[in-house]
Amino acid sequence: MSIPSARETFRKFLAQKGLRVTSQRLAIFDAAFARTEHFTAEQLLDYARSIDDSVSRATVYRTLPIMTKSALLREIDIGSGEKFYMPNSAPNIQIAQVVCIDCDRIFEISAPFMEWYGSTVSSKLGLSPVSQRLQVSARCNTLRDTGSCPKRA
Amino acid sequence: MSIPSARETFRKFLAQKGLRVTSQRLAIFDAAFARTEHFTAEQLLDYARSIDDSVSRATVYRTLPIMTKSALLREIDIGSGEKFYMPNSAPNIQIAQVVCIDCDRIFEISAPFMEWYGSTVSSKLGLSPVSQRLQVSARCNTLRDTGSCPKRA
DNA sequence: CTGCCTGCAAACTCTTTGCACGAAT
DNA sequence: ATTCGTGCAAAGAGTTTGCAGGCAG
Repeated sequence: MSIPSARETFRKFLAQKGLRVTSQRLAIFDAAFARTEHFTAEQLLDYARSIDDSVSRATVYRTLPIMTKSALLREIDIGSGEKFYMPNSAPNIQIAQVVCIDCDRIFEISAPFMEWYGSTVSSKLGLSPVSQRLQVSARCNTLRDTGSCPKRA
Repeated sequence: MSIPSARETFRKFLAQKGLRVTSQRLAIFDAAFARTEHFTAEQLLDYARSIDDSVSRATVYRTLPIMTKSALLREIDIGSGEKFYMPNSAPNIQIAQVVCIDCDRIFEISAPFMEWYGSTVSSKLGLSPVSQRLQVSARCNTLRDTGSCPKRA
């Protein structure tokens, strides 16, 4: 979960798939794993360039699917046009996303019941669940009551 | 729930909002409500043009938000770039989407517990849920076992 | 050396928007 | 008569891709 060992996971994943370990891929990886908040592809490009300024937008977009498929990154689509990403420290946990309409923040919260739900729903259709996500849009109670949002920066 | 009464709902909604009843809006409405499967904006344009060939893409895109806000249409975003729509026969029911990775179909299934889940998850963050969706990606059991998908056309 | 990876820029997809005309109220 | 709604085409945002050269294995 520390950066070195996750990076090692990434190297192994690349080797295993017959993919090459390049300085750009490593820079993108390091940039992503230095983040604690959600980020977009464009932001990741900025971060990665501050490590290795030869990184291009195309390579970021080509590397993102590699990282999401290896479960190193979690992809979050809140239907706003652009996708968000997040280092995946615990790949097996079921997580729900709560998007605050007031401050546009994305909160993630463990939702262990979701797995059962997905299985139940799928089996009624003769399907086996691969992944599931619960996405909630919500408003800030504090903002409603006091007129200001404590979560807002 | 038959087409005439839903259409009446649409007329009333337009009148109520001070929006004009135009032949294009009615054509788009009729086209949408003649469908039993999910459709995209582009498909809706085709359908609507077969009723009134003066309908433009722009008007479809301008009418869709009107219909989704009036709860006549349900919008479904499975993160595939384009959004899907569906006539909303029972606006108050909580529905989960199950997307089959094998045949790309979208199944919808009643998920009455979802509302409680959304509330539970939100309240932990001091938020009030506005809407929630549960989306499951799944694979077809029959395809896995027999090599062909019965749901596929 | 081989061929996967790269940056660049153009292309692509879906959706939104500015404009002047036309139709609903 | 107003003014909202329309079609057209261009613009926009985010992402993908073709190409020629570069670097990992």
